[in-house]
Amino acid sequence: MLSERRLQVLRAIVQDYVGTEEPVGSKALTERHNLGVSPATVRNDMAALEEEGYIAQPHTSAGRIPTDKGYRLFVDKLAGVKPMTPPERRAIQNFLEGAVDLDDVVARTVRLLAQLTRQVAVVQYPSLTRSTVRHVELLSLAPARVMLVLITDTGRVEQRMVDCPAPFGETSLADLRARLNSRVAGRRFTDVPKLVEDLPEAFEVEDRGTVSTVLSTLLETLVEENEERLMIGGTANLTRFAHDFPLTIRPVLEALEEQVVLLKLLGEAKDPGVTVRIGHENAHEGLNSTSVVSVGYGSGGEAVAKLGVVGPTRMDYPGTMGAVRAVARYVGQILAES
Amino acid sequence: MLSERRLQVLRAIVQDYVGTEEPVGSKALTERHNLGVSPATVRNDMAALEEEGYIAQPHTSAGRIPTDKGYRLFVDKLAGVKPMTPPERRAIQNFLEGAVDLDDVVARTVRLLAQLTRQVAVVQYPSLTRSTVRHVELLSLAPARVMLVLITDTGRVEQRMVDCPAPFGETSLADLRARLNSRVAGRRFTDVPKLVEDLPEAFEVEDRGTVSTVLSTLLETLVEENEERLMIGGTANLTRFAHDFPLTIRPVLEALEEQVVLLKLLGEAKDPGVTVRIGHENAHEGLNSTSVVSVGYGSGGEAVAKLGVVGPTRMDYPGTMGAVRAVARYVGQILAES
DNA sequence: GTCTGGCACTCGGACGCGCAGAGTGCCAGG
DNA sequence: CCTGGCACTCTGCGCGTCCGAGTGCCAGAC
Repeated sequence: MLSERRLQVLRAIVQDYVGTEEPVGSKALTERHNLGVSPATVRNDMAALEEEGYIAQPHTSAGRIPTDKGYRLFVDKLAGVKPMTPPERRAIQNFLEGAVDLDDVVARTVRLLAQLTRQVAVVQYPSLTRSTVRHVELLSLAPARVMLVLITDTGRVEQRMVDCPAPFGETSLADLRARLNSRVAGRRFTDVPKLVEDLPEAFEVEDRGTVSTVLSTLLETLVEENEERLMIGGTANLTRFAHDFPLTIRPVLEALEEQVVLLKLLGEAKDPGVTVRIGHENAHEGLNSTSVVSVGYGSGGEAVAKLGVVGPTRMDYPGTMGAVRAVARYVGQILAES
Repeated sequence: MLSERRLQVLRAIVQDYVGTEEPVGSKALTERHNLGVSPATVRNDMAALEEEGYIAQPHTSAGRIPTDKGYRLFVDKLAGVKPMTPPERRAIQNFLEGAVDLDDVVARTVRLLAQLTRQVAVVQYPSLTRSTVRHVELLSLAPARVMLVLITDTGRVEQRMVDCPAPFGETSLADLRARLNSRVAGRRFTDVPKLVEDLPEAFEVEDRGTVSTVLSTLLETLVEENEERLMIGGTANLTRFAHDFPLTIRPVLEALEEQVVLLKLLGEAKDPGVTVRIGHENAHEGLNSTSVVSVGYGSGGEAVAKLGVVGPTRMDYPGTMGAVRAVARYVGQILAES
């Protein structure tokens, strides 16, 4: 459709605009990139690109800026992912290795991503759905009160209080604890419900009510905790481009506080690799002038959660994608080790 | 020192400036407040107030705005705390009562504070130092690997992995668990160290190394977790006054991301009641044009953590103080109930 | 003494104007 | 199909002007 040269022109426009943050004209283009043609020719190409909706002019007789569609083409066809340099990789690894627990891993990841990309970083806590159970512990706090503690293979701990319908003896409790663990330890969360459904039958009638209560609390925990948590950082980077988006920064900050919105945002990206959502491709209105670069990460080969950055549509896509991908890879390693 | 009327003039200036966000002149003052004197007289008073450093002019022949010193006097002497209205109180209570666990209480508190004050809200998680131990649990994950789980009276759960110097049997583990709990359950964190110091002596020689390791991990957890966590929200409110602070919003956002800074900020306020730190009274440079209103809250009579808001020095102090105080009170109630 | 009205003065912000520069679209010619 | 040239159109900037709000000060009134 578009000739090779026109694609090159588009690429040059995107690169220059990202660099200078100013609309770019035909003359500047021929000077900074050796396209081998004159400004007039480039003007014709630009007119064609504008016709197709890849670029636009803020006003007559100004340079052109890429549209969302232009960025999309750039990301899909014109630019690769810029890999991190070895020193950068080493720095990432070193920084993440200092983490002491899961919270710390997530916190460090956020800081790292924000620093590397100079944008707002978002990291989702490893999801429970795809995790496995390491251990379930039951503690008797009072005759009819049990505390349920769930420990996952990613190091996450969840606890719930259970009020039992009837007093529950220590021996029954120990019995339940043992049976429960032998069935679910090492298993995936999604498999737990059917693994425990017949468990009450193994107990005396008077204990069955309590056992059922404990089990349903456990199942609730699995579901509830899928309202997954996340951590964000680097919001100060928003001010870097606030000078021309003074009105836009507010809705972005608001969107970032709505965890639900962010989770949906990350969740939408089904691609196994790095996903980029540009401008209006983001469902949420406040994020219509931002792009989201996200990727899944996980302790094994499988993704257990997502992380990414939010920035202006005018961002360095290759570099950002490289940073996001690299960080995800190393976080995965760290999680696998611990 | 300052005559009664001059204080009234200062009060009027602060109120008007907070309302209009514009420097206030003598004429406007006499019109909006019935001071019973003419603008000329007010001008003399303003000159005196400026002489004393309570107000300043942005430039010659503009109205006056309060200085930090002026706000200080206003807060200390001229304004009370504006109590919440009964409907507001009910709304606060209802909103907080829906919380399902500690994280949720803190999250809701942040949202609530941000909404009520229309400013940035900061809530510190209940501190462990003043909490008591509800239960300590030990789980054997491998022959020489133990998981330590600590449960506090505020519902917080901390876990640590312990690598033992020697294999540790289930019976020894149960023994340690029982002894440990009988000594520390219900006790304050600060008392734990001396309560367990002679515990290794009760065990066989070959287990003493492991017992010591477990205990020192427990003590570490107490100390480490005093690097307390906090949650912030309502940063979008910063943009409300960004139009005249476009350069100031960035350092504020940066400061808000530095949890250490915030913790120090909250920690400095020793006053048992609501504490207000105005402008340059805040040690951190990025917060020199903001005020911090904070107060301790706790489940009993005693404060276990702090919460507060960060906003422009030009804020509604009585209203903000009232909201902060009310929220702290109700959070305390909620924590006491759970 | 203290307050008041009057008056001259000083700024900052808004408005209008003109200019320069960058960039465009189009056209005729290679 | 590319190129150089040309007329056109914007925006941004600098400058001068004007207006109004607000001040400080002073002489007179209570």
